[in-house]
Amino acid sequence: MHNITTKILLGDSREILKEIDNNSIDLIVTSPPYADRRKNTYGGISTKEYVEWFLPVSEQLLRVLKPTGTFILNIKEKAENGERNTYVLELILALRKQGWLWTEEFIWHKKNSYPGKWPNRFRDSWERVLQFNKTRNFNMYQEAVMVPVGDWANNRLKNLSKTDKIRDNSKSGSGFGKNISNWLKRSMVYPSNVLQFATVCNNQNHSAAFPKELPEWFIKLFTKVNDFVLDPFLGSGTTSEVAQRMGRNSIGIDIIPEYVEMAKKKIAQKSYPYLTITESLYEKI
Amino acid sequence: MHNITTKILLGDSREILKEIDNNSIDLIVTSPPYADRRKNTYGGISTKEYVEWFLPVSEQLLRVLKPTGTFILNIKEKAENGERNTYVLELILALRKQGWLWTEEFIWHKKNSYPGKWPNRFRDSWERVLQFNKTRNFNMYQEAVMVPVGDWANNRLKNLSKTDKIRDNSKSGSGFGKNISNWLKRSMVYPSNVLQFATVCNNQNHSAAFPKELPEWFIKLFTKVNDFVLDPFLGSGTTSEVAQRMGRNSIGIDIIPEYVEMAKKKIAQKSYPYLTITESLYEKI
DNA sequence: GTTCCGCATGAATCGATAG
DNA sequence: ACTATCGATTCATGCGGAA
Repeated sequence: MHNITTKILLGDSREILKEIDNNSIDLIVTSPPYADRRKNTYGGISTKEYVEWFLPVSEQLLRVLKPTGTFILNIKEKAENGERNTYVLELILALRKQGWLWTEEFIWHKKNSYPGKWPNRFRDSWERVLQFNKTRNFNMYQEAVMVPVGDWANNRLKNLSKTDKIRDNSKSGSGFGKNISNWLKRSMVYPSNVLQFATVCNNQNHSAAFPKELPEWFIKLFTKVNDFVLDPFLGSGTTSEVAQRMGRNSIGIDIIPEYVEMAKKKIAQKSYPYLTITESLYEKI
Repeated sequence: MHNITTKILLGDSREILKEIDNNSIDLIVTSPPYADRRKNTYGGISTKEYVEWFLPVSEQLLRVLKPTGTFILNIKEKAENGERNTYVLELILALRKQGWLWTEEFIWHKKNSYPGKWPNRFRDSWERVLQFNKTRNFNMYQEAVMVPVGDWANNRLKNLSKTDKIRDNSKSGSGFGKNISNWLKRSMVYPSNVLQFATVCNNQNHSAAFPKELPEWFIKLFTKVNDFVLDPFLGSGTTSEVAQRMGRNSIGIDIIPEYVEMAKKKIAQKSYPYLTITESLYEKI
């Protein structure tokens, strides 16, 4: 039986984060209000002031994160007057200057994204999921997110050519050799950096920034049971709910009282801890 | 019978491009040598000097492109010493400063990339396909890349409810509404900005940058028959080959004699022009 | 119980028109 | 000329009630 805590705090992250100890968090996973979005609730930070607004928060995040920890940031720029805004690019550059390592950019491909087509553009059906780290020696539990081998194996591995069966160093000089036949015996393979989750379509509940699968995937990948997860822009509480269910300690912060109430209700309902099907599957491996 | 030309030129794009007329190209689609890649062939431009190296080329591209034309740039930063390099982000900002509009970022999802991983990252299975324009009034032939509607339509549209027949505004106050009955006769719908093309097999002795489907898709979307396509980093000649097959005039430039020879052979083999199945379908619309 | 089917909903953007 | 408001456009998903 795990003994975890799930804290939900009301207030401005720039202040509340100061109460958290140095080097105490294993994973930060969050989706802050995007520039000029969520005007009704968060007031809508303009693209011009966005980086300036975000840096004091990320400064605290850098302090509270363990050297082995990871910061996952889900964000997207908007298109306006025919152009994509560059504030997210500028944010990445500013975060590096602040001391973060920009380790990876995952793509969240939203299969059921908002409809809409315009004379000069199609639907924007993806978002950036940026990974930042404090050091190069961060914890990563890759086995935890392995996926069943799919069509790739069925089609590709049926007929292995001679060159496929020996170690086949690519001629193009990538230096990455593959030994295809090793994959034959496996039923699970590692995923790539393109993630396909559906967006949340809440008919009754309040809308959430990201689907449960998103924090779940990163919590699996970057933490173990009893680790500490932080979401400084909790919203309706998805991260806290998932962390609790997965037996991780967590702290969630939001500035909107209604959201904090909603999040508290969510975590109170659950008889923690129990693990998801995929999680328990992993534990058996 | 179309009467198109397909030019393959040997030399440095920074020089050769000067021979092309102002405002004469409808589409530039290219995959330049990535920083520190293809060292054996292109000499490997370092990440530090990449932007500086690229800007004289893009200055010429800006000159030769028609005001209604589009510049498609397939590029991806590499991971270096555990970090993603920021030179592509800096290039986007520099191109805007040069006068380009950053219109869109498509994601090329390489679904069939080999499984593989490193201790601290997974397989990188996507690339950026950046769209730049000279003006906001560029040509876009969206019907040319429509895709079949999803299965849901069969069930969904069988019986229309009362709200389906009228405009139904979203409750969230976003102003977003829908009128389902508009979709009744729809068999084809518009795609999103996430593209899924297979990767090319590198079993030839050159580093093929992108599969035929990539230039084909953008040539369909941004040009008509008899328009002018340009690839200033032609490589093995994929863009020229596809443009010729689709009845577009084209100019391809590369600095490597072997590549130019290879490209010339490719375009000589073809009895031009003939159109792809999808292309001829579009022409009937 | 299990499958089927109706239905509500969502981090949107552009062009035209009005102030 | 510049800003504000309004109308048009569009798909996939999960829930819950019906069959």
